[in-house]
Amino acid sequence: MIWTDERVEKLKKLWSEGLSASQIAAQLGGVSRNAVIGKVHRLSLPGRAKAGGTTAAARPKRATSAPRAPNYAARAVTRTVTRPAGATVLKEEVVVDLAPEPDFALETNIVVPMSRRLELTQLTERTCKWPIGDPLKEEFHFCGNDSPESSPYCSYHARLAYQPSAERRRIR
DNA sequence: CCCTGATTCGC
DNA sequence: GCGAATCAGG
Repeated sequence: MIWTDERVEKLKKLWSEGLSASQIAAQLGGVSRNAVIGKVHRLSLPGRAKAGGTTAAARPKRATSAPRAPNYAARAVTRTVTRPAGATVLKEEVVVDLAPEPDFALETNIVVPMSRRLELTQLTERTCKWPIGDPLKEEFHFCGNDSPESSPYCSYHARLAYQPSAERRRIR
């Protein structure tokens, strides 16, 4: 692969924006992250603040937060409005509609994981590729959580993707 | 193990 | 000049 002026410019731009070498390599295409790093050196571009885990500088820190506390207020309101519908079946559906808000219980089996909000270029063989949001909008991202056994999805989204039959109803 | 950048050195 | 292999670190 040859470093055309165009590619070099893109490299400079992305590198200055703080993207990692692998991300830049993915975006340029046809080159490895090593190639990118090698080029960066040859160009004498400024390296990253601190070796190794420059991660902190380039990447906004995501909180390793515990599950959020349920928003009881919001849930209560919605219920009130819903009840008049009457049908037993409908009642269940509406409640679930509020999801993904854990159905009160910090100890439930049903846990909606917080997504890592990864960009397309950040996905690897072992990150969840479940898309979130409108692809045409800026906030579009992928779940990005760890996916077991190189599955395309994390355990949570794998369940949504490969629903057998019975579970399907409950969630909708 | 996954990722990151840094360096070396044969091509 | 290029980049895979390797090293070092989180």
